[in-house]
Amino acid sequence: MSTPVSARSRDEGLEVRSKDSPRDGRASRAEKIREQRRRELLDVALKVFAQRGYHQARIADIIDAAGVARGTFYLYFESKNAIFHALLDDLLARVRTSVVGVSMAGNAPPVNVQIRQSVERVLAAFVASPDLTRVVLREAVGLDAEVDKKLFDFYARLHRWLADALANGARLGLLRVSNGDLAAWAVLGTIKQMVQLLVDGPADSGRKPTITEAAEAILDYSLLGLAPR
Amino acid sequence: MSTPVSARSRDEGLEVRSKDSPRDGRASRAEKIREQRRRELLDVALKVFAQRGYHQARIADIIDAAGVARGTFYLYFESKNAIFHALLDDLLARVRTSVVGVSMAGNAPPVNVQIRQSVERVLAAFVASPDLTRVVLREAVGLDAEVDKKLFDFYARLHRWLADALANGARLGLLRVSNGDLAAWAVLGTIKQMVQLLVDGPADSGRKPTITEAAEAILDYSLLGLAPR
Amino acid sequence: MSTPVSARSRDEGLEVRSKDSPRDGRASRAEKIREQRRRELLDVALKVFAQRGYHQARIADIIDAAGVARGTFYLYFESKNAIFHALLDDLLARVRTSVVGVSMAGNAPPVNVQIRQSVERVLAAFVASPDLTRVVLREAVGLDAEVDKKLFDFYARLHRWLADALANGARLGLLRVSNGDLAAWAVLGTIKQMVQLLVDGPADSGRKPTITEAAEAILDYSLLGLAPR
Amino acid sequence: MSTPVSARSRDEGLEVRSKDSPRDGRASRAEKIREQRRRELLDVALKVFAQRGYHQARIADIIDAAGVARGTFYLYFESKNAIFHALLDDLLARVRTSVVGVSMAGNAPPVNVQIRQSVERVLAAFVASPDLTRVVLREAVGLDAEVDKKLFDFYARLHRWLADALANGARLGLLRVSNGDLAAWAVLGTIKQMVQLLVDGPADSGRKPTITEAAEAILDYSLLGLAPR
DNA sequence: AATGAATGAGTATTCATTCAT
DNA sequence: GATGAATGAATACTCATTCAT
Repeated sequence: MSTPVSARSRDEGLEVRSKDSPRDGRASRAEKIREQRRRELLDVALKVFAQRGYHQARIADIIDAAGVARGTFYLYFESKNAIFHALLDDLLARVRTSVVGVSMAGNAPPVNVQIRQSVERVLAAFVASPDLTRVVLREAVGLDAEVDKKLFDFYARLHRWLADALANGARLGLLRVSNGDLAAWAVLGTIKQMVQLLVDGPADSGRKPTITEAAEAILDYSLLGLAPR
Repeated sequence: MSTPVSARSRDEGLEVRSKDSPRDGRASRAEKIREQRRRELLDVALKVFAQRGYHQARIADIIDAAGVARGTFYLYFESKNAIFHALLDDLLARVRTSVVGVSMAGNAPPVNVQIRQSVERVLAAFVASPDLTRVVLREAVGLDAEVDKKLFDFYARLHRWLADALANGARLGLLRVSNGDLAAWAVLGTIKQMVQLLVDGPADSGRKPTITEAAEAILDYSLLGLAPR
Repeated sequence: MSTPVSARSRDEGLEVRSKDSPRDGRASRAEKIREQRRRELLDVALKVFAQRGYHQARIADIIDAAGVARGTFYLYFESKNAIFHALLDDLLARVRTSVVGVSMAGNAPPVNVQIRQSVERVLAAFVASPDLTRVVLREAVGLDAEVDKKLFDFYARLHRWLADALANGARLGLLRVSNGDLAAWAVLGTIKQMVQLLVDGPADSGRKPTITEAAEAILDYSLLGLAPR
Repeated sequence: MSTPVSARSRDEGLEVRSKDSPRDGRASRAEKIREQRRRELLDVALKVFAQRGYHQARIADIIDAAGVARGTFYLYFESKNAIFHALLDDLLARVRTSVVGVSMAGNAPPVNVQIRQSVERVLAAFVASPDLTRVVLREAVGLDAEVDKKLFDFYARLHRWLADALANGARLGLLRVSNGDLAAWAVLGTIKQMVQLLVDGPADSGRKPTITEAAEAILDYSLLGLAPR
């Protein structure tokens, strides 16, 4: 009555509450069921996208796997594209949430520990859903303009975060002053590569690193460099 | 490849010289023309892929822009997929060629200079065709299994090269001994990010670096790290 | 029809009074509410059909505009087609009612006056609901076999009425004897055109005639013809 | 090369002749074949539309009946709608051509004869393709805005022609001066009804009139009226 | 070699109708 | 009676590829 709405209305903005539908138990349960279905569809779609790729994936694959009727899919998502966007948003939001600044509070852990935790948190946010990460990394680039913009903004945000962290570190004398922007891109490149390693495994048949190892490698490489000290 | 042949035969291996076509002037000219057309189609296809993306690109776009008939396209390339592969192969081959080892010969430049030149050569190989690099970077991932394998092998090769270089450096006492494999991936991630920066520009509206700056950043970051020395 | 029943039962013929629903106030009120809703739906559907055309009109348009749930619609009408039929029946019934014969009673107005009134009544019956007339005229033809038959019968009836009137007129010496059937069709064509003019306005940007003018034109043209007398 | 073009290009305007394709026999024959196919498709589509109605007709019906592949249909017509438009245009053009003014030349037939011929020509233009006329009459109204406009303009044109003819007749003293516009609409209504009679037959099981009878009835009714003279 | 007309497999989306609550 | 989530049949259109000329 109030919440379950066609996928179409997702952009309609204000939801008007109908006069005789208080948020009673029935509505609330319906809402819960709706959310479950939505999740189920997202999960199934992720599997399908992971297996066949976005372009090869057919709506039929998704609804067959989910065991719902064709129309039901469109009750929850506007289009094939929309469900991909939902998946993408899920991942990006999760990663964004995992990105936090360094606290200078007295009771905060030492800076270097905070940094390590921060990096681990970001990696973990990706690795928590390896399939999703793989799909987003493989299928999202160049899919459509909107997806491009989301990724662009997402990376720009990460870059900003890194550049700020570098600038702060330099101010505190913890880091060498370098071309901060380029260095931030370099760090980002390292992180992206480690994420790929974590979800895909290495190209050669080597061992897939753990999150801790990957974070360690990032910090070791970024901070100390490869030259002997 | 001498006599103009259908695209079908590209995998036929040995080219048998037809008995009544001596490598005379006529045949040679035909061959030249054929090669020109092929290039023309590749160039045009690159533009189309760059503009519309692989999936949005239609054969009609390519032949219209090239001014040839539909059937002619298939005389030169087996399929839409095949012309993409040709483009991909072009880029990968060019980059592969640019990757050379460090020479220990007495008359060779100092090692650090050689390394810098090597990195610059690789970046230059990508940047020489920014459109092609962009297309391959954006469209190739997840396109089909064969493309995936090519990229996988390509990156594995680069990784191997870097890992070997790192191992050599360590042996010579020029580099810290670290987890060589992971470190090589880290360097590769940095390089990939710099290539993207070079062909796409930075996410924020900053300045696009030059090849020299990018190479400088890679080496500075990789060798010295961000921590003060 | 007393107790509110599903749309399904509209053809069930005899309505059996359920044993425990005496025609008490409650039932009667329910009936009234039901009738109101039905009208509301008809009115809304008319607007929707007028605006978007039958084929473009979606049930969603109707229930949204009416503010009822999907299922409710089907409580009142069997199908989208059925509500159109109801609308069509409304108009045809109203027009049929407006068609009356000429009275020969002594106290009746003169025949020519009666005829004029008759024509005006028919025109008025259409013009009373210009939207409905427009919808029926535009959408009904070729919609389905049943609609076709209704229109066919309706026009056949009008034609019969006109043919009889012509025959009577001829018998009374009031009219020239002509090919009565064809002449009746001719009159009918004139009337239909005037109805269209009355609800749609003329093709050129001329003035829309009044009912009186239209009736006048029909009679003048039909009776006197265009040749000088 | 020059003429056979995708349906898409029908509005591209100027056809540029490719440098090495003189209008030789091959091109000319291809053009002829193309025209034949187009006609075949039009004929088949007409049958399908006549049998099932526009909305019930599926592209599959047309291509099955025509024995061509799906894609071939779209080589000749942009869409289902487009082929209907082509059919509509055919009929309207034919009828428009049949409408000619009255000649005042000395050697011209008497005016009344010319008028009768004119009316007969119009009727004949419709009746020459009863199926097409039926389809256009039944399916075109309210189909889409463009169709509406075409019909609107078509009837406006016919009305103008009639109104002019009436005005001329009045000036020459051949006709009563009346409300010319309304009278022209009345005549048009009569003609439309007769056309319907000619292609559909009368509602009652009477005899379908011949063109001559229909034209006779129109003139008799329009000129002399039904009142005794 | 070149052409371009013909082919037909492939699929996302709509919306009238149903029925469990 | 009322609701609205679920259903699934139905179909126009695209475009890579083929092949007769």
